[in-house]
Amino acid sequence: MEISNRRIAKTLRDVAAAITIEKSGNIFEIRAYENAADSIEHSTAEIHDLWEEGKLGEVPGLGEKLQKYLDELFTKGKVAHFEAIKRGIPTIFFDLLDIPGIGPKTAERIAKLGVKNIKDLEKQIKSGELVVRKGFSAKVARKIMDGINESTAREKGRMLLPYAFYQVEKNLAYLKKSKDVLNAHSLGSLRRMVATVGDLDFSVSSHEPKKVVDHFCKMPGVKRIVDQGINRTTVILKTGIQADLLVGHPDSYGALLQHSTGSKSHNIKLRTLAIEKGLSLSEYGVRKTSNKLVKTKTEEEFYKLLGMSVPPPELREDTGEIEAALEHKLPKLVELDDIKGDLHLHSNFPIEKPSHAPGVDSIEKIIEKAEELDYEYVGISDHSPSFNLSKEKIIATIEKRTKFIQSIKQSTKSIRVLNGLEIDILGDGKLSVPDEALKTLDYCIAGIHSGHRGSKEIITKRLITVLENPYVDIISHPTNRLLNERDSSEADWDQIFKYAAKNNKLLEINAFPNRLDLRDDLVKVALKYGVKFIINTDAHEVEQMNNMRFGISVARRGWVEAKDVINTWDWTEFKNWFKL
DNA sequence: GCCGTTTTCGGCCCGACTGTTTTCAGTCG
Repeated sequence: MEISNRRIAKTLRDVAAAITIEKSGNIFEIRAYENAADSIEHSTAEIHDLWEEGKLGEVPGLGEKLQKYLDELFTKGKVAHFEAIKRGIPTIFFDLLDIPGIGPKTAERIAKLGVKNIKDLEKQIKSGELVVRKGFSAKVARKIMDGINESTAREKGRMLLPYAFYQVEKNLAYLKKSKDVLNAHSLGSLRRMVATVGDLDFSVSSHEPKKVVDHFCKMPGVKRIVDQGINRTTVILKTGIQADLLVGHPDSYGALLQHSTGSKSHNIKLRTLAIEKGLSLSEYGVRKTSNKLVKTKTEEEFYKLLGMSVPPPELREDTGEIEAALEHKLPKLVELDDIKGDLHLHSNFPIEKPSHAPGVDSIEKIIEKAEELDYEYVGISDHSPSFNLSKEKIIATIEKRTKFIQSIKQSTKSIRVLNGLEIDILGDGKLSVPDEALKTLDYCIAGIHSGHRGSKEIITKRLITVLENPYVDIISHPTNRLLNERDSSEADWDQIFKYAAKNNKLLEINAFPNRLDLRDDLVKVALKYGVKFIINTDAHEVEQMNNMRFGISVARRGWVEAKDVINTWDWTEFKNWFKL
């Protein structure tokens, strides 16, 4: 039985809450459940997949016992130990925990008042019954009502990273309009470039924190102020998104940047490490045993006090970056400036019965955009004709296109133009285009566009079979996930990575906003096998070629260096790889 | 319940805001 990470985390949080009100366990046992829930919720890998592969032990916070419980959860659908703890507690208690502002204690109190469900609770607050007849504080009731409204808005899921970027740019521009704002940043998961973003986090450096907080609260688009302190505030935007602001003194701004960037697990590990060195870390700086606070203007100063290099934000997930930073052995991650070309681009070239939607812009316009981006090479990879077209027609269509691109190649001097196609991988792992046509291409991208929900064995077989085709150079968006819409296909990734590395096949890191696929966690695994990557935008209009930065961020989160990414290579090396 | 170049036992990150608590509990990031 397959269960989402979110669902598993909720299950563990419910247990933690149940232990809390029953006073049977100690605070640290409760915290262990919560830590495990955090860890699972923030994992980019599916916990169910890791369990299948026997890798549960790699998840921080999952010890011997919790691993055993999850094993029971996945095989039987429930855990006897959990059921025993939760026995006798009404369902409403667990539903209430999902409302922001309500924890175990408040939930217990409300449950004891005989409230049946959330709808009933809303009714009782609106009618005043909860406050007047049951002696509940009016302010708390108001807070709960706000929480209920926001928890329904939150159901929609997390924002895609690029969308969050545009939101945040507007907010930062607004913040910087104030003369009291010396500097402003967006931090949290956005700075770590996680594929989806929950809340928006801002930090400001200022001598006038109170004024900055007031300024932020008056920002257009703020629907409600959740709380407002001297140097921090939390608001809800009209879009339902929560935005947090922390204001720090310029002298300790480095500590604030570090603190708000997280991740939580990175910070906890760092603070535990600091304790061993007799130091205590916070957003204000580094406190020594003498109780003297050392303020840090920059993140470099902050990490230096711990004897570490500064881990790039994308790595701060407590997955080995702290150890590497202590040994000053951090990778030199790939950067946007390293990119010299884009090979997955869809034009409006007319193809008879294309298998999927074509692009909107001409090949000429794509080349123009590639020049503007200062690329050395650019590849056009339209969708192939539908497989139900006759073999002759498919060959004829592709030959016609090849001839057209040849003529463009000859008239274009400023940049190398490559002739490619993105071809569907059929159910049996064969391609929808015959070899006679494939050999006229400079390169071939193969991608699964149907039957994503096939079994692990079938998907693996399809991918391995297509990799055996000598004409195939690249697998596009390998897991086929669509963020907030469709989970990754299941496959034996270790087997696929091993094969790709051995046979010089490239795996694509697709930069399209709702794909970001190959996923960061699998990129890291593939890298260990020596797989080479290509980062492509899959643009269907030229403006989308600007999404390259989001593909870069996936690679960086996967610890990838420029040498591992083919389209950072200069033309000579690049051409040799593709045997052009 | 987790975790380990000083530990397999004895620790477990740090700080802020709200409410009605006159010194702190509950919740959150």
